[in-house]
Amino acid sequence: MTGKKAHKIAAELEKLFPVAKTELNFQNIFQLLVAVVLSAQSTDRQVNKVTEKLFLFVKEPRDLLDMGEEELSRQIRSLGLYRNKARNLIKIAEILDREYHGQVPDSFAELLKLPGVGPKTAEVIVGVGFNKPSFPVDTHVFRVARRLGLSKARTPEGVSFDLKKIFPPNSWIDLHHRLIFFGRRICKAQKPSCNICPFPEFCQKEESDV
DNA sequence: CTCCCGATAT
DNA sequence: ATATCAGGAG
Repeated sequence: MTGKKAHKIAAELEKLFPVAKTELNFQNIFQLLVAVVLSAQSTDRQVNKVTEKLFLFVKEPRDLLDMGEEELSRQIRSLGLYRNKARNLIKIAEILDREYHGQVPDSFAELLKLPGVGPKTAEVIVGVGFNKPSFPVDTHVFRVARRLGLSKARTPEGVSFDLKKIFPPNSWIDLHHRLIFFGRRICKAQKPSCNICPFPEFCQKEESDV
């Protein structure tokens, strides 16, 4: 029961971005969790630059505890918000080590309890890490979904709810990645490339960018 | 709502 | 100089 508009958006995005996967580098789900926490208000490229070195030593929660908050804080300083991120990641490592046998939980509710893990990060772990239906809404998805008139919700959670109603669950995570690519390369926050946009007829930019 | 915060683009 | 970047907590 996918609508005509939704179908066109999904089809065009698939043509534009055939490969729908995260650009964050990681070797296991714990590293994915670390990378996503680090990615707040930073770019994937900056995060990968940091984790290239960090993940040589950090493969599981214990490794982060061995490293300590101060050294972690130094290694991630270039990302910004580094004090909060370091403190939260150490707490996460303690909780996972003590209460989850060092494993990352696969449920949205359990993930949400972790410090520094909100709705967007929890959805990414569930969807990308555990391959379960989820529709994370970050700054790009939020902006693009509203500009395309797919949602008028005022919060990322509201936009996620609307997108889940519009698209079938088996398409959510790929669409999530493609909407991010579309937001980064074409429907940018500043100076969007409207000349190459496949969806001019759907654009709600003036109405949505309040 | 403000704060956290460095790197990059405009 | 200002806006933005795979947000979340108080």
